Amino acid sequence: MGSTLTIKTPGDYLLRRDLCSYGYFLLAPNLWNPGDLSLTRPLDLDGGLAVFEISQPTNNRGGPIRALCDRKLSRAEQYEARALIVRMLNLEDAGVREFHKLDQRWKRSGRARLFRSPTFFEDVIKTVTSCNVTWPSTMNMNVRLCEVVNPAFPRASQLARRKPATLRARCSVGYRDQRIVDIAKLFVSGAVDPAWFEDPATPDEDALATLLEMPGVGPYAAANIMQLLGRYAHVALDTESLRHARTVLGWKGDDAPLMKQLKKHYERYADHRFRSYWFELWTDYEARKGPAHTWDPNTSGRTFTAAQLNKAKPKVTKKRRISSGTAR
DNA sequence: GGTAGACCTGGACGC
DNA sequence: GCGTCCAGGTCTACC
Repeated sequence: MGSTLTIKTPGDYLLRRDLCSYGYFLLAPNLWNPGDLSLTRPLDLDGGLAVFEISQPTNNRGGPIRALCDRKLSRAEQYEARALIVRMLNLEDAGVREFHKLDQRWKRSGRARLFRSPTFFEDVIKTVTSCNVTWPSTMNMNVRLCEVVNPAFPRASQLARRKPATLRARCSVGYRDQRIVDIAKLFVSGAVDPAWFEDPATPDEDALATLLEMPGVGPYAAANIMQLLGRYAHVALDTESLRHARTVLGWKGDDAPLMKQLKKHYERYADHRFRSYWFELWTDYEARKGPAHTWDPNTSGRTFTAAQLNKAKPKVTKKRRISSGTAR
């Protein structure tokens, strides 16, 4: 019989809303089960692989999280697993109230928290696999990294000793092969220190500048990793942002001026601008595909391609002029 | 500082 | 079923 962890949540926390808030919940080794509103997720603990089923049995805001494990955990492993799950679910997000004060559009729904990975390293690699590629390919890369290297997601030490050609051939990561290995080596050598990035005392600008020095990390990827660190003052602008500007905000013009306009547009949300931007996109996705907690990772969760999204544009009304994008 | 082209994969589309 | 086109962000070379 396995161990069961019970994790207290903040009074506003709602698993089906707050876990299904960012596309990474659809990426391996996460497996969202829309039927019973639970997440199956293997974790790489000190004592070995452990598979968890994470749910919120009360299905109400503020209800405790239950994490059923497929094996008995030592006390140290329980502590370790708890910390990883808290990070994934963003349970320690201290900015929710401030965000709702700044952007009251999301106060009623309670949207504020963004799902992320149990480790900073996984967030970085997932971001690299999402660059210059369509969403289904990102999904495939993550599935294969887990199949080939580690079912609970590759550790930095594992990727650092892989040959780039192996990752390319077996994980379909393409030209990202060398970059992924190089990033992993930076983590292993200590040149990249996750604790430094996670430390709130580290200035945003320092964190951003250091991210931009990583191979394969440009302006979009760096801004995205920043939000995964809980630093929401930068908007990760990409082609989805342009589509959002044109189809939802109703703007016109060439790419470059639209990008500048977007950047300026979200300045009003100050330290929470990514959240405001993202929930506009996410609301649009849900208008197209239904609530995110109903998405199946094998069917509807794979359909976030530009071609698909351009097919069925939601009506732009004066009242509700928000959103579009890929499921990142 | 700005721009063009290469880098890969897989979905969409035309035949 | 096959071939071709295209989307996607980063990096490098060049002006």
